[in-house]
Amino acid sequence: MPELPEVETIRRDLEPLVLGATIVGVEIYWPGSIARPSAPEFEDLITGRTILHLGRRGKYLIFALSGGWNLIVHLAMTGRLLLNQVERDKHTRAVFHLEDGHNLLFVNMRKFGRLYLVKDAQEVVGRLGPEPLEAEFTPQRLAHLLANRRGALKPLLLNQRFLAGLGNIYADEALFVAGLHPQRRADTLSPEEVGRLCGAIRLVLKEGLKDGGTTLEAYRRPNEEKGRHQERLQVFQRTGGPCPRCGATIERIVLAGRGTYFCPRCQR
DNA sequence: CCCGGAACCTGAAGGC
DNA sequence: TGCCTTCAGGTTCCGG
Repeated sequence: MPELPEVETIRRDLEPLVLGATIVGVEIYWPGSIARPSAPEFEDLITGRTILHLGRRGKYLIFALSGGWNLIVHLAMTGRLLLNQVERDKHTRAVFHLEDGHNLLFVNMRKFGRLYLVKDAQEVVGRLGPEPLEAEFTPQRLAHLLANRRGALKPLLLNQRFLAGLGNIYADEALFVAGLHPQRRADTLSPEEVGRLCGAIRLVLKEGLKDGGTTLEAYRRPNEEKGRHQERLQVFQRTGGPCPRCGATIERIVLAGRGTYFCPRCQR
């Protein structure tokens, strides 16, 4: 799914196009997409509201609406937000009609994505860890987060309460750039290694963002364009290929149920 | 609290 | 062709 760079790309694409637009109606084709309130209440409450701001926290998009409401969208693995002249297909779960005639489609093949309509956004995003691209995310902060964590690094990087925005792709890429083994016990990093990890996380997210995200399959920008970062991935889904740094063969293991790619020579 | 595994879904790809 | 298994970018819940 969209991880931080993909969600932020969507936010940047969408923001200038939907700011100030009023939602004049919504059609819900899969009510299970609505996390809260109930689908009928959702329809009722959102109709007539104007989009005042589009923000992001971790992998969540936050549409601030008039009247103090927030529409919060999580795309999960296969979610898309598409704008304009896009035909509804069998995976379209909801359509928002905007006053200017544009349609915003929520498309989600596997039905894991969710829409929330809440007054207080913190109800949904309040328990997330720090934003890795904000200035608050420093080696000191990361060292503090890692202290007393006895589990492996990789699953911890995927824990959104630990750090917001990393998913399977960028977690593996960050560990590769940092030269750290995904199974390395989190509380054993030296200060120098913590510094490398901090820099690596920020670097891979910025590079992904620069490329408009990574499209392996489902991810699309609001105009259906693909991302370009898949061409620059160093280890993710490159099993059997050469490590770009040392030439050793990239390996795949399963950690906490997730496919995990790394260079056995560079990552210790 | 911390951690790993199962569950939630649909579809594509590969083996037989 | 058809059936079966495996895998997929996420999150939450449950049990140890």
